[in-house]
Amino acid sequence: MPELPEVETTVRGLAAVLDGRRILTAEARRGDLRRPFPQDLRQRLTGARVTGLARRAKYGLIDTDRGDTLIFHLGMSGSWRIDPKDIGKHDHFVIDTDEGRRLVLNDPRRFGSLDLVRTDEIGSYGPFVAMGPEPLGNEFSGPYLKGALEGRSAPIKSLLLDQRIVAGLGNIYVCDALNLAAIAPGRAGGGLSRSRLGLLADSVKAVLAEAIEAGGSSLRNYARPDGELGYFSSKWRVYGREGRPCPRCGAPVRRRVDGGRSTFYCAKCQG
DNA sequence: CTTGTAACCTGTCTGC
DNA sequence: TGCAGACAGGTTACAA
Repeated sequence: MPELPEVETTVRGLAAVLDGRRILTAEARRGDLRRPFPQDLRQRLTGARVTGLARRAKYGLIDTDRGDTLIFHLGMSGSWRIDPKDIGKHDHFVIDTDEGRRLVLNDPRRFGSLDLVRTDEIGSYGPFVAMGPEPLGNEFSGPYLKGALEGRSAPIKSLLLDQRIVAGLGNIYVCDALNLAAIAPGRAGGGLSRSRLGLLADSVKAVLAEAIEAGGSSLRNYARPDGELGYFSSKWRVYGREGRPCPRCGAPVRRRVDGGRSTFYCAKCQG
């Protein structure tokens, strides 16, 4: 379930094993995921030392001492595993380190991606070009949202999912943030008041921070016992909780499908 | 430009 | 037990 908190937890887990290590081998077990892998992936990674890891929106970034950055996206079903017992058919990329640790990228649905770009050209990496601010950063705020949503008639839910407006939110945390802020998912973004948008920005930050905290505190080295990174049990407010009580008012949580995507909300306090 | 829909691909779960 | 159908966290191309 990779949204921003899951990617953050994954990156921290990878860092524990990879940061400062030399890559002995980097093997792609197929030629592509959503996009083709770089053809010189193995050559550019073999023997390189990892100098740092970071996250941008839902992308993980792995810098090397050769001036390259390996950029991964987990799509809908991707995950990294540490030292798995064996390699399965959905294990697409394998890194072995100089400490004898093995990292494996698994992605059954193959909606993920793996790219390698020059670190000093990271800003021109396609997906990053038009990307909006980080939701946990200072730039993302009520006033920012007011400006970004000016004149927009689309539902606030779909605007929050637009990575050009704010980068890193997905279906789960958008549903939860709208519930915490008591805003109806279908409200036109441009029609929300300054104070509502301030509350919304704070709510987005709160649900993300809480999920990252849950990911960090519930897992040793951010990995499950089987070595899978980034997947943890977080207590979602409304997502996946149809029929259960709304945490604000106790009314049953409802599910609605728009555009083939589930929206969970409380009809009473998000009316 | 904005908005909404379909498609990408595989696995899992539910109900008959 | 088998099988059809619904559903899944993201992104992007395309139509209107």
